[in-house]
Amino acid sequence: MPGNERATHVTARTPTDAVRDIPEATVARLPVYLRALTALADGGTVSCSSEQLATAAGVNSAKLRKDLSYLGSYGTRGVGYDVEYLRYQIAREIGVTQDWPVVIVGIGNLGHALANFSGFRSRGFRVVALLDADHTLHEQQVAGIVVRPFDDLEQIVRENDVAIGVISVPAFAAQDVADRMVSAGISSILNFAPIVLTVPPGVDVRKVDLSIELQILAYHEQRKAHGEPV
Amino acid sequence: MPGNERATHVTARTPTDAVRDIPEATVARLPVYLRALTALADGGTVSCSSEQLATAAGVNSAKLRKDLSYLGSYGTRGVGYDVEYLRYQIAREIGVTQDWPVVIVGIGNLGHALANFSGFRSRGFRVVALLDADHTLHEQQVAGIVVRPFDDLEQIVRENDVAIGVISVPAFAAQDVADRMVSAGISSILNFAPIVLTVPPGVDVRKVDLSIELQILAYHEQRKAHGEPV
DNA sequence: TAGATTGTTAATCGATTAACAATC
DNA sequence: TAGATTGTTAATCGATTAACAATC
Repeated sequence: MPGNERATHVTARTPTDAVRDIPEATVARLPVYLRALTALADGGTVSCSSEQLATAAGVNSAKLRKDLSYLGSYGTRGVGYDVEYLRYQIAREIGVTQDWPVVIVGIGNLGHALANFSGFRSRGFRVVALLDADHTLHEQQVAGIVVRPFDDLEQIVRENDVAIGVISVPAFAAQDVADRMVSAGISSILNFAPIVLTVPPGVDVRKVDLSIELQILAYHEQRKAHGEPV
Repeated sequence: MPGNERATHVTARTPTDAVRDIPEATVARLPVYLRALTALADGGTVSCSSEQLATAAGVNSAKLRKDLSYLGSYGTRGVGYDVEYLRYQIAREIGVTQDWPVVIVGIGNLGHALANFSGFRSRGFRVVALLDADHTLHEQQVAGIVVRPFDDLEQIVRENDVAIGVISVPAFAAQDVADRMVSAGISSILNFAPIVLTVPPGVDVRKVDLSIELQILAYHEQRKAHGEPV
């Protein structure tokens, strides 16, 4: 973002900490590779070259090999990569081989869509609760899950060991929700509200902002109309 | 985020083309500045320093001033920026002072949420049509707009001069929708389907991918659990 | 062995940041 | 004039890419 210019990750490490440091740009592409490998595996492909995988992921092969080199040497020179083996190694590196309980706060149109989103479950993310401050929504079922009061947040985080929260409330309410999430123990937030959230160090925020994406497209579209198109 | 590692913009320019070239990372932040300026203006602030604006936008002031310098000199040394004037200059640069007709294809849960999204209208984006291949949805109204058959795409694009399309169909249908959009004359696509789209040169695609955002958060969350948190 | 393809190096490119001269 | 703050420079940092030695 760019793209990622999206989130700040200030994570100090002790000198003895042996965890490899993977560049942020690479981290953002690993899920893309994972998806491409899953598609290849589903299509019956057992082995692939960096060129094949790069094409499927929409990047060039030099970048792909450089990215994979941060994880280790999981390929075979002259041969390529075992699809299933590489898929597992990337999944393990990202952390999606484990279960990630998630809460969604704000069950409006977007919250509905998120709750019904099938990509959650298939990637190790499990929606443990849907919360909304509007009591007229409580007891209603969305995607098979009962909507509960926002005030249940702390209890739910504690009981389910929730680390990731999704914010889909209106902009004016988002900072309050973030504050409550952080004090409840959540340390990763996916924010759909069009506002800059302030969080303490150690808490990661990523934002998804429809309006910004459209404006970036508009900027380039405007240029096409004036300058010479490609 | 990153960045904005998200979209590729291959736009060749002739040497005589006087259009300033703004770095992609800067383009991605202009909408954030625009929003911050609108918030300041709404709060009654008439003038602000780069430090103030940077804080509101969640960046540091050096970056902000560098970004603004690509647009021109719209501040006053020793004084700061006129909020309304700078707001207008950025809006003009992005292109949101003009009207952008948009079509949304795929009126499921997400399409519903997008159609109802208030940030569209307020930023110069006007939803001219909601399309879906499922005929049981046709004639239904969503956000006050009647859902029409996907086959009406070409006619709608032609009649409304649509340049921007939003794809919120399932992954398996997304490439077909993109192909139809491109051949109908759309040259900017915002894609919510979890798939890598292939488009001809000159067409911009930006993707919004919930599953990838969550996986990036999971990666960092996993690290916090092992290494030393900040 | 010959052909293929990885993993790594080094060059290039673009983005960020601090510092400060320009100037209100 | 003195203080404040922009716009720009230059250094640094991180990401991308091409090329190729390593090696299957």
